[in-house]
Amino acid sequence: MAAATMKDVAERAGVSTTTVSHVINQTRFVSEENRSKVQEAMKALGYQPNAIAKSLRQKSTNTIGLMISDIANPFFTSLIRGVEDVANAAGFNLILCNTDEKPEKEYTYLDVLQQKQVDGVIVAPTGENLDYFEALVDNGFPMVFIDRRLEGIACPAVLADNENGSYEAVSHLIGLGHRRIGIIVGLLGVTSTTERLRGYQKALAEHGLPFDKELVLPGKSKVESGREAALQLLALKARPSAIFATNNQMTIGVMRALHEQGVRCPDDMAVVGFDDFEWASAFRPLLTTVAQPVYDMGRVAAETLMACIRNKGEAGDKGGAGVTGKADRAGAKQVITLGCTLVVRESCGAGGAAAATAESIADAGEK
Amino acid sequence: MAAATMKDVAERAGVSTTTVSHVINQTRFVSEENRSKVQEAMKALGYQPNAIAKSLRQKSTNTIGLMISDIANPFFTSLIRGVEDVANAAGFNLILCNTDEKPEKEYTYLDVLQQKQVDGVIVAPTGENLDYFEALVDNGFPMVFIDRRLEGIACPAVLADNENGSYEAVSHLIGLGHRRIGIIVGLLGVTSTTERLRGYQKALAEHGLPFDKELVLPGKSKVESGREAALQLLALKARPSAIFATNNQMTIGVMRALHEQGVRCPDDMAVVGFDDFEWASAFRPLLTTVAQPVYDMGRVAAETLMACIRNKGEAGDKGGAGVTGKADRAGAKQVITLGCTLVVRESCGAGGAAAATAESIADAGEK
DNA sequence: TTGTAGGCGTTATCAC
DNA sequence: GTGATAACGCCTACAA
Repeated sequence: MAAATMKDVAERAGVSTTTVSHVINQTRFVSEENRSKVQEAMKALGYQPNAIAKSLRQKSTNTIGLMISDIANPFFTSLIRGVEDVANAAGFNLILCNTDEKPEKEYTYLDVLQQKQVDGVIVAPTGENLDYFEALVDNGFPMVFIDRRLEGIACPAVLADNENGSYEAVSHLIGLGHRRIGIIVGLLGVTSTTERLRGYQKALAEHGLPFDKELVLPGKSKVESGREAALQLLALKARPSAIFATNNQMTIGVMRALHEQGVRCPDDMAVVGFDDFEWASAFRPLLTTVAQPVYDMGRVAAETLMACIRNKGEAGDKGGAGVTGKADRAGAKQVITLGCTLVVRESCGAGGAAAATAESIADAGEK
Repeated sequence: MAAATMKDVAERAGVSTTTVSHVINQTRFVSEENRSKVQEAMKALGYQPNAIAKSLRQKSTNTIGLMISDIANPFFTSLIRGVEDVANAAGFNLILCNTDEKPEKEYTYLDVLQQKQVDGVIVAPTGENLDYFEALVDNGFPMVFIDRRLEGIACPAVLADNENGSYEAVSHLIGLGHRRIGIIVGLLGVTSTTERLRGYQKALAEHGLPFDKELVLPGKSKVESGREAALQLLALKARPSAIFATNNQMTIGVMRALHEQGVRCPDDMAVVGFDDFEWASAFRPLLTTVAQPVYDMGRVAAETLMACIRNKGEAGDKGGAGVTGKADRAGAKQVITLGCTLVVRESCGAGGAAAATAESIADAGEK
């Protein structure tokens, strides 16, 4: 009992497949009589339209790809949720891809997604495969970067305001009297890492504090690397009085290290983390964090992508709109930055109540 | 510059599309000369096979659907990762669907996935839509339940050993001297909830403790409902000395409630949670939890589904294997249960070192 | 108001 | 060893 096709429905209803198609898509008038006959036939046969055949014909799949490093990182979950909610509302589905920060996996997935004819892609790029991305953009393939971007690629990007978030966090620590602040940075070569480090430097400079290389430790954005980096900071002769961990995983690593070494937080060591979580407000020490607007980042990225896809469709209909094409590409350079929020809790010690929130969802801004 | 097709490649290489197809799929011998001509042409044109056309012809998309309640729940992230790793290794992609525990969303997604001709589906069912699921199974559509199952539907299910995990947790508390143990249960009507409650009752019964309805609070598997339930338990005249929260979100809610009420854990109240997390070992109180083998659950579910899909393909080839069909359906009743691990930390007080781990990944067992 | 027929890009069946 | 050619299930001119 192979699945019923439009032909089956047409036969049973005594009309042509054309009519059936028009009933389904409401794309031209069909007499009341025929329409109900078709609907009955569909019900009787349990007819489900074949989206694959439709896609082949229409050259659009109503499916988008989402490429992130690792879904197991809680940072991405709300983000994905934001993407999915918007996509779903627009009738699109999501194909999920984990790159694990590996350029080869990224490359392969890009290939697969192309072959599966997805209508567009949202990517947190690894930093490599520049040529591939460039080629896609040049071909007018709808794509949006998220969380990070690739320098020199004219493609919309939805980012957190990493520099400012970092700046606020460090300024907060300085305001509490900290003078030696260790920072554990994430994967090198990725824009978010660079920006967070820049915010740290800016805060120091603005308050006339020296930049000490000894206090900047490289992490790999993983729990264990955060732990190791924290241990190194603790081993310093001139130990810092505060640690700024620039992602959630590394923050966990830092807390483990403190725990192992019997260093109390905030009494002996202040800590600020990047990324906020539900548990941060339920367990001790209550963590001060830079909260990224993750859900919104996903939402906005998806909305942007939907817009790109729609534009492309229209451009295609209108035929040789070469100028429109260029305009699109110019507009595509947009970088949308969403503000972070410093959530002050007790892990830095001092007055946890005076919430120095820096709530400021920045408007979309061209760069 | 529309994407190059096989026809373009064939023309450029001076061969037929048949030959091109065979070169790509290595499905019959092609002379060295022609093969290299084809490969050159493909490279020159940047040819990417169109998977949609292929799918239409072959009636298989190498895509599976994954329907869970909410990707933003950290419980699911490792699970998804397990599914994706296996699927990807087998050349399959994943379409992600959030049902939010809403039967209507579940229904709609099932429709969409059918239409997109996915080769199979992994579902954490809401508990409704029984008829739909039954029809799918009867049609031989490859499907695997995960986390929960639907009674009476002959479909493989990959579950955690909820009852035993719960039993171990409660026994542990009893062993520490607790006599009144509150339990906050999750969504009603879902098998995992029932099983966890059963484990609680079993532990009480085995130790000769009374079952007091007052101590069983309904939660809705969300943070806030966990908080409210905990507040109710705290307000009881005969306050329990321990709380067992039967999922991760509700555990967070419980900790918040304790915090608000100034109740210290473990000193004034012992807590055990279901689901383990990285942060559970880094923040205070270090939480005692029942760890589910989430990654493995995803992995095994995906492997099971891949097997179903393969079987179906073979059955189809062999033609009218009516008997095989029945055998498959009988085998499909398999329930695979993976053991949970009690991770003892300090949140119950007492000797945190004596790790009463109940590590026991149960073998696949027919039910 | 409805129907006919061609084609989307592949693969599978023949035949040479 | 290789190539025509007919599907796969749907949409959409074009025709009536």
